[in-house]
Amino acid sequence: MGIAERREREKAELRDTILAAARRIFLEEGPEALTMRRIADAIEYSPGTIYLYFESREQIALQLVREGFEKLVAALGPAVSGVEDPVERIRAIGTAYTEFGLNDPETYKLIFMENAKYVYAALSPQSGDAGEIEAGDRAFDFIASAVAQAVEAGAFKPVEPQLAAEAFWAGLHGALSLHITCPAMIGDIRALAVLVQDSMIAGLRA
Amino acid sequence: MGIAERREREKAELRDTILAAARRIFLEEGPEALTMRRIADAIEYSPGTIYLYFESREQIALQLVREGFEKLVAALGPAVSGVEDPVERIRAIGTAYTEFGLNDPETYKLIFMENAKYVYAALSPQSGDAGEIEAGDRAFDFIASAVAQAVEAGAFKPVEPQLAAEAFWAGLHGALSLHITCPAMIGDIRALAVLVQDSMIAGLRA
DNA sequence: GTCTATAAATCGATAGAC
DNA sequence: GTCTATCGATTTATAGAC
Repeated sequence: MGIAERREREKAELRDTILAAARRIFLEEGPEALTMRRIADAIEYSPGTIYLYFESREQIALQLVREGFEKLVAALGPAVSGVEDPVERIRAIGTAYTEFGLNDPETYKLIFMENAKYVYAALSPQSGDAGEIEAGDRAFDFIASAVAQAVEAGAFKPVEPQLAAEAFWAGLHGALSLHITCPAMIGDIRALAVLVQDSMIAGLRA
Repeated sequence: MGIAERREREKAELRDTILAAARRIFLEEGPEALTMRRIADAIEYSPGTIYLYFESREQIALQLVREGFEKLVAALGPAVSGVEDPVERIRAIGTAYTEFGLNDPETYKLIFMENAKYVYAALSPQSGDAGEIEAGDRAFDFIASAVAQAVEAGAFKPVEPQLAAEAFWAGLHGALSLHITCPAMIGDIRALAVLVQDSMIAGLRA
């Protein structure tokens, strides 16, 4: 039955080609540029053909969001491996998070700053298979578990770990997102991220 | 010469009517809903008429941004009046900032989270009369001067005041913007904002 | 599976009548 | 000063030929 499989493979290939083009268009030209016609031009197929592989433009955008969260998880994973001290883990995660946002600002924008448009639509009440949330939770767990360890080890005051993790995340996200939307507002973004994270760590020390 | 003045007044009135409708549409239905036709329907004039009062849709959006920054300044001003202790001033500003974002999330979104589209276009290199930046600077000066005072008074470590002010701002903005784009990601937004600000203050204490 | 052609809608902005 | 009418371009999505 090799023929059916080849066909499957070829079908998956065009799907991937579509996604690759969509990714490139979004990252290079922004969210508004992501139109079916634009994608069709890029892959040299007709607009109608895309509808054989994706239900709608929304589904393509959603898939890009999923990929974005996976990229973030992939960037955070190596950062924590081998770092035992919980506070140093928090620092390592923070640095990796900031570098992810600086190295790939468009992906960062896609997953954390366009939510109202793409992600949130996918989180409609009944949608049970919101894959991007799962990866989002995994990313958040990196920081949440490190904070929990810091509290348990007595390195941090007895704060609520979930809330403290949100606070770290908010601080780093604030610095990154201000830098991304309007670089002129911020001086040295890396110095800012370091100060945010170091002052918060110092403030939470036991 | 009362006739010319009445005409001026009437002309200004329709201009205000247009802006009011634009404001309502943007705040209630989001940035994409702000179209000339949509405004025209709301004020019961034809689309063409709007062009007698505004050069383009962009100019209308820009005016809304200016108003937004003015609202923020107006919300921060009363918060600091009468608070002498610099650290308490920082706290008061932070609380007022957070409450502004929670009470008027759409305005907050307009001025700090849609920058790429509206504000930043107005900040083109040569544009000298970018009125919204001036109000933006005034808002930032509230926190920047309070931090500078805290450093001078010896309440804070000798950090760079500009950078530390950016850090406070980033922390609060991060909490607010995550809450606004995706409330599900955040538990208790007020508790989060308080923890962000208190832990940063604690970390910067001399 | 892919294309052409098109429907049906919406947009910003303008021309010209009144 | 306002309107009607429209240009010209855009969009998502679909129908039907091949």
